[in-house]
Amino acid sequence: MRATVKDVARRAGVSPKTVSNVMNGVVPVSGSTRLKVEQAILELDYVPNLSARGLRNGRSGVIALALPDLATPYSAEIAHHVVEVAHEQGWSIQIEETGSDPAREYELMSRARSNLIDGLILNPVVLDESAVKVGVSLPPVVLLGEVSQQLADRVWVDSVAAARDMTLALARTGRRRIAVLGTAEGRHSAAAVLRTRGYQAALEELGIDPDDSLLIPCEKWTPQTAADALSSYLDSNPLPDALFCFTDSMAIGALSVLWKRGIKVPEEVAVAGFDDIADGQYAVPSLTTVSFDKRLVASEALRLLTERMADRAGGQRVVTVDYRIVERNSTAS
Amino acid sequence: MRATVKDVARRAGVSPKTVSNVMNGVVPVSGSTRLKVEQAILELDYVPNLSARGLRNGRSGVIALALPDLATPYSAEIAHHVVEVAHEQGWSIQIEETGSDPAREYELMSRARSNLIDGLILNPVVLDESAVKVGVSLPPVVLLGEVSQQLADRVWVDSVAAARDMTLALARTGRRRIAVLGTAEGRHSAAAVLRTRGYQAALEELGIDPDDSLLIPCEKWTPQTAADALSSYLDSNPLPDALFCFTDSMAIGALSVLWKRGIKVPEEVAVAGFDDIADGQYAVPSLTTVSFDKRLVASEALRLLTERMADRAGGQRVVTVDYRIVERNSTAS
DNA sequence: ACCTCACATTACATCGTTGTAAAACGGGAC
DNA sequence: GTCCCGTTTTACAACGATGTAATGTGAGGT
Repeated sequence: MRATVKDVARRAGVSPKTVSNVMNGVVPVSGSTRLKVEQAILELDYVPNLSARGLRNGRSGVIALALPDLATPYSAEIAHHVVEVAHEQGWSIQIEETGSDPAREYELMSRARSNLIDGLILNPVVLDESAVKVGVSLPPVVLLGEVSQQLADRVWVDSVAAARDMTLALARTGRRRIAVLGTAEGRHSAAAVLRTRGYQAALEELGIDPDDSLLIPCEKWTPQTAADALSSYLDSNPLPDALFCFTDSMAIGALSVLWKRGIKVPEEVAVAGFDDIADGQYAVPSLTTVSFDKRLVASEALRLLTERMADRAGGQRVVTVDYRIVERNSTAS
Repeated sequence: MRATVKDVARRAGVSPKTVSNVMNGVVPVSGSTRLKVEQAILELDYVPNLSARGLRNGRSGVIALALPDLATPYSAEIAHHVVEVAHEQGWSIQIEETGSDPAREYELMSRARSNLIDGLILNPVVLDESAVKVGVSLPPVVLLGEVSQQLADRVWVDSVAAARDMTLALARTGRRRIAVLGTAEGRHSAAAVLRTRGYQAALEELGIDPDDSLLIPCEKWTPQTAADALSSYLDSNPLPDALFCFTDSMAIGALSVLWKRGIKVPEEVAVAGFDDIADGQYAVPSLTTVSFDKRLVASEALRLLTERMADRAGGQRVVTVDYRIVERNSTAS
């Protein structure tokens, strides 16, 4: 049987509350008593019961992190940083996967209300369905990434500007027929819409006529789906001279297809991505991408969340994280 | 204020325990009462408080998953499957990162004892230090991967056999000077030791004289460290005709270095990995590897853990997961 | 009508911790 | 020696859900 405050108290010859005071350190405890208690804690190998503490305090010290799919390098890197930053601050992270399913995104909200969780960091994929539900009486929530509405605190990168800059960077290397991979046909993915918008804005600035046949749709943003989409695209379309993939994962799938077809990157076609996942550096050729500080995303998300939990509310706050274009071999001229 | 059983009970005109009975479904409840209660639950938007339930039941429904580093594709894939399988069975997963630090591995054990966690799935990196601590009075633990001692339930792949098979497969494509990347110089990493052993066994079978200059050490198993290790190796050693990397991540780093040096894979040197991470498929060239069912690893780990939590104990159990060599372009002859 | 028995429901206590308010303690001033 | 005051410690209750044991309800048999 595990030791409780009571056991420790008995052994130290004090009351349970005194033990609690020693543990929490808010109420002053005299040196001699503190020693006795600490001694007893060691002897009994006492570990406080967090369920009881959570019940009493109304806080569990656990934050949920909900991502579409942990196996995605981007999600994994975000999760890594969130876990690390949270741990530094004494929080635990409970991971949930939404599989991009709005229903699941909503379900998590209710779960968050079951008090095992003090707050939720959610990386939504679909815009409206999931967002609409963010109604009243929900726990503190911070959204990661692109979301259409202002429904909760949010940390994001300005996708429109980044996509525009990347398109301009590709043009600067002499490319004119710039295709994008990852546009959405359904109403999915706010990021797809925004990145497409940035791309189009750049074309306009450049005085390049937009050509819809250069928009390669791809609903799911995985290497596999990207490879498939690009592959069938190339079967019936001429090769563009640049390919801007809306995520690095897709770019990696694309590189694989191009290589299999013997199409040289960057000589015949330049390839760029978005997210700066670690693998992009080691891709063959190394991948040009939109980079931003993922650790900062994590720490800002956590900051917003803890501030809101502490009730220092204020309206919906938005943190915009800087990005920069990192040019590597895949777009060399 | 959130509704409690009491509120629901009052509204439904029954006692709190009846509400509890409706929720849990073990004690029979008459149809009419059940309806009244369910109605009240909906009206009040009642969500049970898991801290309280956890305190009362002694179980939280949360399992901790401790991995060296979530940002590693291998860890991320494992985490993905564990989260998914666990969710199907109604468990939540709390993620912890050990950073390969034995102290942290131990710390997690204590944390697991704080009752917010019913069990722990731990992927240890260091063998003895962390393992020794798995003493008495600890929560149910399942270890993932190679561990030297038999201290807890365990799910693993037979690294020795797999490394041997991979080495033989490389030899079958005509390679003779087969180097391995990832051997350990310190006492770290059981996997390094075992995989090296399998490699050496194969050489012996093949009648190839072992050549220690073909053992390329690399303490941390990341693309970056692998790239660095291989790079400096090539500066002062002749090119082997095959390179067996102890993880796919390292292989990806290696491919990048070889490409940058203009060394052709697989023509000049074959490259193989271990783990079959998703990115290996899209590597350029696609990566030959040791593949195994990670979802099975996850589900078996969870099975062992839940069985042990249910006290169907028995001695230390070991589940060995099958593997197979997947030959892709990086080792074509 | 009465008793039994099975089943549905209830009151109460409990899980371990901590806030509140009151009690005990010790030291200094008179 | 007494009184007062600030500090440390204590008893008690409460957080919300649920197991236990006891109570209440009805149907069926005699």
